[in-house]
Amino acid sequence: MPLQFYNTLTRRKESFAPEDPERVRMYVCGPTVYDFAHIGNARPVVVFDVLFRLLRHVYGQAHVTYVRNITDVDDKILTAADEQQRSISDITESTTAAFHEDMDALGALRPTVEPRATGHIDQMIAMIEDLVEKGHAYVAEGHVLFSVPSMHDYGQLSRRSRDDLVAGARVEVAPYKKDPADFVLWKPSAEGQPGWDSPWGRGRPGWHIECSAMSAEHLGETFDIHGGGQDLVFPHHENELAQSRCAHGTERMARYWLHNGYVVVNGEKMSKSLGNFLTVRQLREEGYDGEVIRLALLSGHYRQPLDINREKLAESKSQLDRLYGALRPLGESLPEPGEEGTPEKLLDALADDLNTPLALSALHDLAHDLNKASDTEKAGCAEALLAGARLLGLLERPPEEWFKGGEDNLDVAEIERLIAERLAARKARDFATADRIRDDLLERGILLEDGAQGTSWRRK
RNA sequence: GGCCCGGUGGCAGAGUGGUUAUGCAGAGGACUGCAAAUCCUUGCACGUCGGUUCGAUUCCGGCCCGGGCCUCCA
Repeated sequence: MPLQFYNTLTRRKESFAPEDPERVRMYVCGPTVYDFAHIGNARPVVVFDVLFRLLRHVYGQAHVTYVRNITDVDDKILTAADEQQRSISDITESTTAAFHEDMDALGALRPTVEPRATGHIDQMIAMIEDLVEKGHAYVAEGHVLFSVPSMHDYGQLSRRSRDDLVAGARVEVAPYKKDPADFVLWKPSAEGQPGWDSPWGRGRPGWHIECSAMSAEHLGETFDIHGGGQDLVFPHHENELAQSRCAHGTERMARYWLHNGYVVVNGEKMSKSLGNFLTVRQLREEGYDGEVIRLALLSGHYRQPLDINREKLAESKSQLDRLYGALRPLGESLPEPGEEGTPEKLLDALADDLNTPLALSALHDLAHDLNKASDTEKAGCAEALLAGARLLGLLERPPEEWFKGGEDNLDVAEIERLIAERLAARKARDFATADRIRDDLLERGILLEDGAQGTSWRRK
């Protein structure tokens, strides 16, 4: 089954072929750990999680290496530490833990390798030395800068020439730059700032070099897929690519560059600086299940802008109710989906540039089939539904848990006692009492459903 | 100024040179003591003006509108 993805480098959809099908390699830019992840940050995590699952399905679990870094050295972390009067390690460690919790809640698999910037300072220094030796970087006032004019085809990815950059009004030219487009590889650290000894004095790395160093360390000089949010195309990925190619003397850094679109709020990009963001943590605390957030994030195509709001989350919740509802009648006898059972329609949708909305519609079709299926057909239908959902990272818990899980002031024994009471009333044809019990429960968030096998309940 | 995305029914959101997306919401029906869930039926679309074509929501061009990037960003 051929995979094809839209490649930012060529601005075309291209069929995907890994350099080595035994070892498919993907790098995705991870979080800078200074604050909770907002849903804009969560989008690439979920999108590339689906890609990871798809690649593992196609090439085999053992043949895909997914690297996603943790940026734990950055000036924003310094600022946060100052503001909150906390140590840097305290901030990076607690933020990393919170990130893991939140992304686990979204059903994202952990990457194969999750390298930290602070663990790769030596590799960064070595790479910078290499760039200086090769004439692609120079030292000035304790800084090391990448020389943009030293690279003839700089700007390939973002389609921006060095001249465009220099013409741009927002380029701030530090006095030590030889060329306005040059960017920092290493900068000096003041007393009290984190720093590492280097040939250029005590300092810390610039923003882009860490990804170049970590991807080379864990994936090699060239690899298959490099992913991230659209806002990383320039300058981050452009500069990463420049560093890596110049240091290694390669034609390509990654062969396929994939970028997800923004999460927007009322049509505007969600961002820290605009202050219009919702954190995953916040939504979870409001009672939105991580799976609901995940489905919402997959409800649009990954390259399109996606508006996430409470209406969309409510709709995602009802979609999940429907999907889990189709599985519910199978009770304990849910089949264990195998790799072969993955429905073709869903696989085709994902294979075509990760068309998750189309894949979700396939899921709904399967749920519909399951709802209509005879008892003998049910197992097969359920298996297909579960196998498809697994590829999207959905429907991974027992349906009863989906419907009955959650916290509130009613315990299960109490609910079941009231249901028994109502059953007795119904048997006595005392429908007034029966309906009163049902209404009372509904007011407390418990919805009763009378089926052929008796009454079942769920939390709304 | 340069570069780049979008505009689909009440809402969300795929897709296609001719024919059902899908989900939510709406209408009617089946089932039910009544509901809920489910099933059946059903209405409602492609910003605008041109061009190409037997035929354009789809391809091309202009225009209008919205958004993004141009060294904080996922």
